[in-house]
Amino acid sequence: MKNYYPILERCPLFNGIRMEDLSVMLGCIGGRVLSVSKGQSISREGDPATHVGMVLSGAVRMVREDYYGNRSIVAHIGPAELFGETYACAGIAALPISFVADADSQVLLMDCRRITTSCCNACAFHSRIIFNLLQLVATKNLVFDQKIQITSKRTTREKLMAYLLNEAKLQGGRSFTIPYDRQELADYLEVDRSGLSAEISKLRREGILESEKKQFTLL
Amino acid sequence: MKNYYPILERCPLFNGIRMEDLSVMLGCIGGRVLSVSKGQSISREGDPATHVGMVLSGAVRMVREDYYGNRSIVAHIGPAELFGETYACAGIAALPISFVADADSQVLLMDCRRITTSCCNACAFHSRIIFNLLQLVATKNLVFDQKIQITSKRTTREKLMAYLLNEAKLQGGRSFTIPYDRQELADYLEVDRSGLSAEISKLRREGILESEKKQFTLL
DNA sequence: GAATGTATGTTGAATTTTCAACACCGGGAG
DNA sequence: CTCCCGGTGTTGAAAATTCAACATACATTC
Repeated sequence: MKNYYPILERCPLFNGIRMEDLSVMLGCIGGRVLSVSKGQSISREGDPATHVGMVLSGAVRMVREDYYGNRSIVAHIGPAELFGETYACAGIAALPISFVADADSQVLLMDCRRITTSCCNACAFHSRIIFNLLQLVATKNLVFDQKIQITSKRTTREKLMAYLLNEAKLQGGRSFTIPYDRQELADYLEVDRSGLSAEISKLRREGILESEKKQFTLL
Repeated sequence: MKNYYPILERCPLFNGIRMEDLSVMLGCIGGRVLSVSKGQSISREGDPATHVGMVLSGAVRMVREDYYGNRSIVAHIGPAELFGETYACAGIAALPISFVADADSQVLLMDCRRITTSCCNACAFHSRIIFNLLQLVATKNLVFDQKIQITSKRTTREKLMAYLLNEAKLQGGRSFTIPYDRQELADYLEVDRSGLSAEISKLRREGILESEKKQFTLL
């Protein structure tokens, strides 16, 4: 177990937890390590959603199957990242997706109910874990909300401006750097890359902004 | 305080809490009632995001202001509904929006930190509240995720089909009823109403579905 | 320095969406 | 019954997006 500490330390779920408290705490919340080989599933659609998982080594993919049986990969979860926390915390009866090992992996499975219910000895770190979990789920919420806010605009120009104005606000100035290249920004805004490039050029010609690669200035 | 119990009882945050435990518990989590008159703000953009609010009477609106100072109403929060929980739980320094009374109102403000940190006497209902809060935030997450999943499709037809297939899956059958009229569905899918109507007709002509108002059957 | 690859910008045609306007239907009010 | 109204379907023109293809710039590699 000890050899996973460097990974556990990197996971925000354990922020503020001293490593020396980890083993006690893992017992407290029912943590157990599972080894899975590539292609094997950790949980399948329809399984009860009771566990929060964390990738210790390898990788896990989140797979969704639609009405007609078309499979698609929803997310790729790497070391120190959590999976299944939304479903477990939402208290839904059955998982709407599956988690499949993307490589030979080891994952830490924790019982969500035992995280949210204080243990009898009311350990200090326990309430910290709850706080961290809540913070993680709420932060994801903010990220989603922001994306919806932006992509619900109807035109490329509106989406782009909503994104840039928000970025300006966040970074506190008219000049700022975005973390995406053109293709990634197009993917985020759910628009066509070439159309996006064209729109940026147009805004530049109209004197609304200046830009150079990932650097933007609103005028 | 007692006269608010019927409202409190309706809020999912207090699911599984006995009413007779409420007053102890509210003390435990630092609950206090605030009366605000119409137009007065409860929290302003930039304020620390430390409180979870609940509307006891009246209504509250969530207001966002963009870079250029354009104000827009993001959400309307009615009795027994929560507000600010996402921001407080995400642990962000400052609110990105404001909460303004939409009518003369009374709201219950609770200290988020005192919810997430177990009180010294480790009361049973306290852990239930945490569980409920986590569940609320996570559920909102699922709702957002589903909406993104659907609206990230590029065409009206794809969005519509993604929505209907998901609805079919959720309701467990090819026949189901949707909770939206045409305009509302268009708003949810972020498309034009008339275009949506046209697309539904087309799918019907192509023999892909049957529909009658809010009743749909996939073939 | 030439070859290669990647990121970005540009363009025009095909497709799709939006917008405005109107027709139709059924229910409720008077 | 008739009138009115909200919800829905239809249509055609205008606007915007997507798509494919190519141009350009720059960095890397050999």
